Formats: sequence, structure tokens, C-alpha cells
Amino acid sequence: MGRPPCSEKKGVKKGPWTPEEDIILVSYIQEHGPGNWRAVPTNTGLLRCSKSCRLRWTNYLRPGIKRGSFSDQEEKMIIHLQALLGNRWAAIASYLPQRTDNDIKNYWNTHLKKKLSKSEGHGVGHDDNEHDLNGVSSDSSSSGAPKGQWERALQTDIHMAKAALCEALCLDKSPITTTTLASQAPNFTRASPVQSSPTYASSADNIARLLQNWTRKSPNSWSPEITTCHDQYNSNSFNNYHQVGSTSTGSPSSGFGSLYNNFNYSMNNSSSTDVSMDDAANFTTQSKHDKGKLMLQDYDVTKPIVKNNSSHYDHQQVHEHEELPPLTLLEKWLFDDVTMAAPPQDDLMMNMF
DNA sequence: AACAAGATCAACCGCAAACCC
DNA sequence: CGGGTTTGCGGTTGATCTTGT
Repeated sequence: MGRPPCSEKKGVKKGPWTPEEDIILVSYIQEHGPGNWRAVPTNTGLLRCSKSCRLRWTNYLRPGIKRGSFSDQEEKMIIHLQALLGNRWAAIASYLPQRTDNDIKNYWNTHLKKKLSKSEGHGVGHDDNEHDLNGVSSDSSSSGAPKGQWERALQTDIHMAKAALCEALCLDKSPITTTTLASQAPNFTRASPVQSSPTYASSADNIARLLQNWTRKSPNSWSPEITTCHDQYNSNSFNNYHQVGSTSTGSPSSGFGSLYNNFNYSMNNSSSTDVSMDDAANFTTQSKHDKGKLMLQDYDVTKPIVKNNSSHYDHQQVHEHEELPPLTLLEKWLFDDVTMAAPPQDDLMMNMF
């Protein structure tokens, strides 16, 4: 008999998070940093399981998350990467640091799958299995996929891991991070003011924005380099949040005001700082067991390809360079529209080295 | 205006890997 | 090394929103 879901525990709440809960969680993380999720419900009094807290943070409250509709470039990247990596959303998300794996997964399932199946032509009698534009199974690990495809996907992973390592070790080369990756895409703007998602998502986004500078307050914060995007974050952010919170939940809790002041502090002290895409890309979480040491984690672009191939790749070694590995060739390929219809061949990937 | 169907997406669940003792 | 705990990931669900009739 397995462990029962945490939500089955007595007094554990399920369902959508309220703005009040978000504030509590954010406030706690602002103080202690993410990690040690098990302690979060206990220490905050939130009636949520640790898992739920972590999910809420990583998917919605974490700074640097972009919400709203996907740009064409993002869409193409996802299609490319999905073809390359299969349904490894976390790996794909690491190339789009502003997007969460959940977001990408949803977008794939709701938009791209249909789009691709349409573009594939009008029912040449293909089955329900998803295929990318190139006819490669979208789920390279699925049992139905031919062995060759699975091996190919694995080999590609290894190649890309090698590329990342190789380039990371090239100190004389100026690194190209997701910053440049993103900057090549005209529509890759941070936190687009035009939010397609209506109420709650945008309110969570506002909290995330407010958090951009929270590390300034937290001496023990795990990511001291994170700075704030002051140009976009004005007090309206919180006001919007407040409004939304009020409408969606009736009325905010009494503790809301003091928390607001708390966040306002951050905003008012953010005027001299700037944020870049690098900040989002470098946004790492501290291992609960490695306090004080930056660790490569989910949203670090050095990690994606090797996530499941750690034996091929020395994370620490790369990290010591304090720079993200360049992805020049991949970028070139990913943003090359011409190659949309032509998958990367093994020999092409091999030529990277 | 009311209802149904479809679309969207936040959140949950289960599993596996990572981690610690 | 083994067992227990924690974390991360991907698949899935279900509530809510949107669109069509």
C-alpha cells in the first residue's frame, strides 16, 4: 500500500490558491528562501501540503515567470525541442526560463498538438499518436516508439550534453546564454503587459514581480545576484493583485495590509537595479541540503539536456565558471526557420563538435 | 437568455530520482 | 549499503471560462 496523497491528510486544503495563501507563501519564502518544503506548511500555518506549496511557488510565484500567450518564436522553440527531447517538459522549459514546464506542457497539449496534427495534412489515416512536423514520435520514450527513434533521442541527448560541456569549458568564448537566445526573438519580452490570462494568473504574476527584489531583504537568500526589473513593476501591480484578490475571494484577510507594506518596501528600494533575462535564467534554487551554495537546478539552462544523463556531465565543473554555457549552435538551429521542416540529423548534431 | 460543448489551465497524483542518515 | 524522506517530473483531472446554438 503506497503513501496516501498528502491532500488526504486531515485539514489539508486542496484546490486553487487564494491571494492570501500566496502572500503567506511568498512572505515565507522571502524570509527563508525556497526549499525545505516540508517545513513550509508547518511554519506558515498554510493548510497545504508541502508539494502543493512547492508547485505553487515554482509554477506561479517564482520571480521571472512570464505569463500570457506564447510568441511565435517560443512556439517554434517548443516544437523543435519537443521533437528533440520528447515530452521532457522540464528540459524544454529550461530553454525558456520564463516559462514553466507546466505552462509549456499545457500549451503543447492544448494548442500545438492540434496545430501540428492539422499541419500534418488531412488525415492520411495517421493514428492518434502525436508526431512533430518531422514525423518523429513526440514521446521518444513511449513503448510504442520504434527502438531506433528512442536510441536516436538518447544519442541526441548525449550529443547535446557534450556540446554544453564542451562550450562551457571554452573560457575564451563569450558565453551566449538564454539572454541572447531570447533577444533574438523579437517577441521575447518580459512579462508582457498584455496578459491573455484573465484574473488569477495575472495576480500571481504580480506577486512574482514583486518578488523580483526580495533577495535584497533576505541576507540568507540563496540567489544574491537576482535583481529587480523596476521599469515594469510599479505599485499598480500590487493594487491589481489586491483587486483581484478581493473579487475572487470576497475580501482579503486582515493581515493583508502589513504584507503589502512589506512588499512595498521591496519595490521602493528597487529603483537602482535592473533585471535581465540572465537573472531569470540564472534563477536557481538552493538545495535543502546545500545551504549557502548555489546549485544547478531546474531552471538553469546548463542543465536541461543532461538532466537524465548526469553521468555524462559534470554539473559542478560547469557551474564553477559562473557562466551559463553558450548554446550557439543550438540557438542557430532553433531559430532557423528554414530548418523547421528539416529535423536535425545525427550527423549534423555530431558536426557540432 | 439559457444551455451545451469545447477550450483552457491550475492543481493534483503517482512514480522515480536524489538525498540524507 | 539500505531504508526512509524529500524533491522533481510528467500525466491527468476538473473547475472555470469561452464560444456556439
